[in-house]
Amino acid sequence: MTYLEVALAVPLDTVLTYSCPDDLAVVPVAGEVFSLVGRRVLVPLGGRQVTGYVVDDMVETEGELPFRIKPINRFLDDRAVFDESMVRFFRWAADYYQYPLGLVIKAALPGGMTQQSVTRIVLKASSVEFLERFGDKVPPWADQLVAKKTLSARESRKILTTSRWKKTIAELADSGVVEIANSVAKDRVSAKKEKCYELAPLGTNVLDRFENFAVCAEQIALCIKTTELTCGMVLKKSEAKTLLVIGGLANEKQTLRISHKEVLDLYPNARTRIVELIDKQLIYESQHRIYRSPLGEQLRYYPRPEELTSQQEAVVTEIAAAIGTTKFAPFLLHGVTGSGKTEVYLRSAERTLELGRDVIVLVPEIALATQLEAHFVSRFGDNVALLHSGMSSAEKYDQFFMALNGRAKIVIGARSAIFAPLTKPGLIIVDEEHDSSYKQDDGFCYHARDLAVLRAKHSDCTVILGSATPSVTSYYNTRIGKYRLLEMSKRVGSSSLPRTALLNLNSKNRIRKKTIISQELLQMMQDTMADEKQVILLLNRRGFATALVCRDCGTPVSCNHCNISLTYHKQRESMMCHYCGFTQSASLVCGQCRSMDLQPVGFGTERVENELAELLPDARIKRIDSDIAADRKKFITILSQMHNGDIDILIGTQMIAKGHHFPKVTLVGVLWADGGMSMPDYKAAERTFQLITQVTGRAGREEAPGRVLIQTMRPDHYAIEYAKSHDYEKFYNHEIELRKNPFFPPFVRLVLLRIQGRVESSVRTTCLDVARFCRKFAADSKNRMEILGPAPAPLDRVRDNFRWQILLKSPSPHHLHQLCQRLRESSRQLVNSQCNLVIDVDPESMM
DNA sequence: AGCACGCCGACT
DNA sequence: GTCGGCGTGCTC
Repeated sequence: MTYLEVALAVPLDTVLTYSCPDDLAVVPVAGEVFSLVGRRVLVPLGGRQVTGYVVDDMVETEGELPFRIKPINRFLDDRAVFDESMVRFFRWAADYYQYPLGLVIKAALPGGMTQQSVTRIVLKASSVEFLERFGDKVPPWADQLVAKKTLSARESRKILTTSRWKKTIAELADSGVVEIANSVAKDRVSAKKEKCYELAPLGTNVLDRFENFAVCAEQIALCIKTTELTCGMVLKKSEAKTLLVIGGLANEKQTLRISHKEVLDLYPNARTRIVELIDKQLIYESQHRIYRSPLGEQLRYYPRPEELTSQQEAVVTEIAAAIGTTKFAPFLLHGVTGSGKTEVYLRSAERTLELGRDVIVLVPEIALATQLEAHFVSRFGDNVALLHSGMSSAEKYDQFFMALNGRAKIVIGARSAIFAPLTKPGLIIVDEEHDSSYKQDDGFCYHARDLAVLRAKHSDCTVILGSATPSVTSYYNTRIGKYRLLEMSKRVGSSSLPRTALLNLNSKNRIRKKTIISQELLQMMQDTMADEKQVILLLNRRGFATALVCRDCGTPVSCNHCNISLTYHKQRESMMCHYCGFTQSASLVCGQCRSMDLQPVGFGTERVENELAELLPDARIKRIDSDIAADRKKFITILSQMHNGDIDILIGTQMIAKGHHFPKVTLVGVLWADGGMSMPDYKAAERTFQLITQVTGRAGREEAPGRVLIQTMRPDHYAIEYAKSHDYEKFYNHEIELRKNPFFPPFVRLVLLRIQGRVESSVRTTCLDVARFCRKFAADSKNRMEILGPAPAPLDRVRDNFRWQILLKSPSPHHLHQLCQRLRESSRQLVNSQCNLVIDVDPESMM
């Protein structure tokens, strides 16, 4: 008997042991010894069935067990979906981020692969008989049950967990009026198969005598004759024609398998003939897996440059040497925008593939394929698997399996691609390593960049963290010798860094009141357009206005579900919550005092667009923000219009600072540089510096010199000053001093404990209890630890959930880890059942 | 997470 | 006296 250690896709802190009946443990190749680790299984848990992942297998269990071992129900795939080396990685991640192992694995696999038993209420008796049972007190769900005979899984669950009806249903079930049906839903995604045909020996025999596969009467007659001679069969004309078509395709493509679709494209009536040919054993039918292509939009082709700059050369040499040693080697590649980091990545990847190892490339989360992806596809073609959020789950599933099967050697994707099932990674690249989208901030709160370094360590491979504006923590790691620093300070080609000017954004510099565009900026835009060049304007707020405020009582219109004011979207005539998506039509009445005098306050991209249209009526203006990006087609259109020079001014949020560069842009305007700095967040300055530097790098990347105008209300702020002078080093030195008083990362580690729930009082009391628990732990264990809070989160209500939080700070990650462990052990008693506790290790945002 | 079991307050 | 609330503990 084989026993399996199974991590379940439920929030359990331990793995459970199941037995594997011998008839299920079938070895795919006879005599081969193989492990069951990495197999997905369906197992019984309590009264239901859930998905689990085998993390260990053993022949015996140790001694008497205090529980009865149940057998697994079945395997969910015919092969493992991760290998043993990944188990170590998953275990580490689960431990570090204080998250159940099974849920870590669930997050690492493509979505839609978690099966669970579900119950449905099914009507068995006639509607009349059913309704008779209630008299005049018919339950609200009865109508639907009568109409559909079966209630949805969600609806059924709702009813079965409502005690009022639990008994009713039980009685109905006892008398056979309804049935409580249990079933396991299939995976939502599956492999796509294609029907294929290939010539059987008989068919080959016939067609070997052909050199010309033209489908004409003569050839068909010849085919019939040949078949009769070689096999003693008489074919119909249509059958002979089909055979010729298949033979022709096989000959033309030099492949054995011809897809059903290809045959029908050439000969629409072949369908029934094929069946006859199979009967006559002239051809075979087979199912062949195909992989759905994620390349929705055509990617541009980038040729391989012959020459590298001397800086690129030096960096590539150093990385290639590290790759050659097949040892863990972490690098931070600090290269200014336009210094050619992409080519460094590509050369490093080439080197890795030469050594027979695989490559993982992480990119920030953006809906579209980026230029980096296009470069990799240009260079490595079919070796590349793509995983980004704009793909359907079916596409992601196929790309995942391409990596697992070894068909793809390179995986490029956002955050979750760090779990790509490549068997022998030799290089991991994290592009724009400072980007905050690498951090997941709910559920499994992992940081993909940090896991990248860890996975590299586990697989003895090289890791490159690349950025023009490295995170303070990563740069610090080069200073203390944890990472090796590689610098590229010169741009490729003749382009130099843009000239940058600051503009104090006070009212006297604005053209008129209630506008955000200064006279200087307007003048520069006009000059740029006169030169037939393009302008990018950055404002990190979408919508028209940040709020509508009542002029009579001063109350802003706020979200019904969150404690935040609604953003006014003029174009859609609606008010929208940017945290929960709640939308209402633009109300013209103050909810507080019924006044009709509402005034838009604050600027969003939409308002800038409106204003510009007035100021520059002849300019071709477009806007890109997540409102637009939601419409993929529109987004692609705007990007290509920008490339073609059909747009003069592009206004956007930070998404225009990422991934794309436009050769004809010579002016970048940052409309409100300090906009993000009012946040109660120790990283606010760092983020501001990064954003300004990134968008500044968009100006003048080809031969035309670029100009940047930064409008700000805080022109003396160091983040803005150093972004202006393109001086990362100075920014870092300033910032790192500030992180010492009060202590913040990298000098201490942080853990954010967030308690959320619908009942404010229970959230508050739970949070107080948790804080008390933490303080007691710190005192008892004499651990060096600072506990800040409890306090309401900066956003204290989101989606009808009240949020309170506690911030733990300590120079010792070990002590924080211990506390989290204790917290999790006692969380049942500590945390009120109406609340939940989120442990965010190394939080990226305090919101 | 889901589910059962079990202990207390508001009704027949 | 029961019904039904949800706090507590377990799931191989």
